[in-house]
Amino acid sequence: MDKNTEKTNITIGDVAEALGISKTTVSRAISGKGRIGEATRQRVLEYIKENNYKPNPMAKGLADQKTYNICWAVPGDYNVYDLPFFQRCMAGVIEETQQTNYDILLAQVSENDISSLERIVNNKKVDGVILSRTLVDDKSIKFMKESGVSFVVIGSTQESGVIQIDNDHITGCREFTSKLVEKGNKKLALVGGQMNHVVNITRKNGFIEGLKMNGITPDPNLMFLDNATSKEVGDAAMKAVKAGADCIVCMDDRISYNAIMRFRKEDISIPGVVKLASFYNSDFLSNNQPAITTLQYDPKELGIIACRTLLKIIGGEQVDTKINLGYEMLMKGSA
Amino acid sequence: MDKNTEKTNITIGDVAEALGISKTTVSRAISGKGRIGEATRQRVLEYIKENNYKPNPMAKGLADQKTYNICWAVPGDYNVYDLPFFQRCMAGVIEETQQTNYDILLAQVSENDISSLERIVNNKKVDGVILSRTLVDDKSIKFMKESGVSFVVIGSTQESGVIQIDNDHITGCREFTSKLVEKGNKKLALVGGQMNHVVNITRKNGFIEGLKMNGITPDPNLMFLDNATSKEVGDAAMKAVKAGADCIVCMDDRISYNAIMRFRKEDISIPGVVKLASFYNSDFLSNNQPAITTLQYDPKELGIIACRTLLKIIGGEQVDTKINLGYEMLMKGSA
DNA sequence: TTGAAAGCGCTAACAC
DNA sequence: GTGTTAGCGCTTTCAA
Repeated sequence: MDKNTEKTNITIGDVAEALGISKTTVSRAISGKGRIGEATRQRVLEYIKENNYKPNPMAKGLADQKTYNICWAVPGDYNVYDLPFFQRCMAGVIEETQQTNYDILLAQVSENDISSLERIVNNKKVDGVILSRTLVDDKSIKFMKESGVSFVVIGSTQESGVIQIDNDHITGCREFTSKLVEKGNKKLALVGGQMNHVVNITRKNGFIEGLKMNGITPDPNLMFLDNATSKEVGDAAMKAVKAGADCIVCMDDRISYNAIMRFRKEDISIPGVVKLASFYNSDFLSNNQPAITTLQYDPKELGIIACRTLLKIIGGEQVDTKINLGYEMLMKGSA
Repeated sequence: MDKNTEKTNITIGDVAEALGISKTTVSRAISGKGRIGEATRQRVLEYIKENNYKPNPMAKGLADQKTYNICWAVPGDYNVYDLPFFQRCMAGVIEETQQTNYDILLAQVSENDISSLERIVNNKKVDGVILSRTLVDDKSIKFMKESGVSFVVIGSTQESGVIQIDNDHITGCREFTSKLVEKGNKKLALVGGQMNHVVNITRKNGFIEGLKMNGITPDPNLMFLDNATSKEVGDAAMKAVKAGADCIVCMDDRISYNAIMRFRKEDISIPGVVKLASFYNSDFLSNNQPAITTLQYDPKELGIIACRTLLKIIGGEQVDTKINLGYEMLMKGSA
């Protein structure tokens, strides 16, 4: 067929007509379902290849009652949404969907605005949802549970019956803290972000457990939590130094970054004046001077596993409620 | 109706039956198209509100021959894809789609792998595409032109007939460079990223024009281009210093960051030993010490305008081929 | 092994 | 102003 007369949208009807067979047969050849003669099936497959047939997802979706889309819900909060962590997670989700028929629809959810998610789910644009983080008293989770649409969360939650993919933060933070104590740090301070994030609560608990394991009584005056802005983080880091901390544990990459920047400004040397370690680190800190001692997690893997798990659920498979991924301790120059 | 007996999927057919009218009438009440009695329309609207009717996008899409999705194509290259720039752009696109019926489907394109984009477009999952950056000899653009599917690009391209949303980099970089010269810098060096990015070529040209405007002959020995890794950038920055540059102009935030980190390592003070300015800056540099003098663009606005423009095209409106957005010069302590 | 026909939920001529 | 009907492209009984 001439390029210029080529139909842009050839349907199974066209294929059927051209081959003098029925639409049903064409459908069977394509889907592989139902019985069909090998010869016929080859003829169809060949024809659709040559004539560049592409299935119409709307029609298939309508017939199947499926969208072949999943939703990736990213945080919309100004101080979170462009963290490398979420980008890496997303890259994992993208990579995983590539192996399947599924594509990814984007939603943006903040603590108090989940309208974007609601719209996508209510409009039945997706077969399932991945929530990229969990909050305390999480509206997105509540909404998803009510919706009846399949979903998984990256992170942990108290809500019952929610499929969770998370790293083992409690164990990781406990052991990491313990290790820092073993290395001779006596007064460990903790500087953290917003406590409405479940992960931050877990990290705090892991930190406390790590201290106790080593016979150290956690000192509330050395724990600076719930810091939202970079100024708050910087101030908290300064207070920790003034309180005599010999090592500051930062809850994540943003906290570390803000603390480091503030110390630079105030001419406080790491690890000279105070040591510094992080409960998570991203590339943009990895070529810091000195290198940051960190407890490392693989965000991309989270995305991959979350996506794979969600697709299993959609496919009707049974999955574990809680999937735990590992971590790695990287001891560098900073602590 | 009792909560527990509530149908999860009520259709216009159900509504029609319940109200003793035809599906057409229900459709008209919902869409607002066609003539319909005010009383009837109110009845329908009220009923669907109470019974929580949600349209099925597959069915509507099939009938309309539309998907009500657009594709946001993000870079897949390891050293680019988590730059804050693209996140901010994406936030703009999300914000803009919120006002419409459209949702966003994700694709990831690298210089040599556009399979994700191809799949989404070939499978007709979207009505249009936004390419988030442009390359020299861009496969995505070529593919999109051939596909016949509507698309816009963020950035500029030589390809004919492509709708481009971009900042006026050439003017911006020229004036910014000129300003740096006026401030007394005599030997300006340029350190840049990969030259297969159109924007980097433009910035280089703007830099050169800015020098010429001030009677300075551009010195090839002070231009360090095509640096891919952070090490290459760092090395380039060091060479610039050794070559006697008094001010280093970095092509973007990643370059600036890498250069700053390297200087810190080598104990080269900014602006003491060498000054530093950036052709783009993101938040993660904004609380650097000293603050970075920069030519600023608004990525979110790019996303918003790109999305709005694409939707106009999809809606059959005529739009300008080239849409230019502005910039801002922020003179800070670093240069 | 293959086909006819109904149906997924919605839209849009075309009647009345 | 409202209803009838056909149709969007695909899947899936049910027959043959």
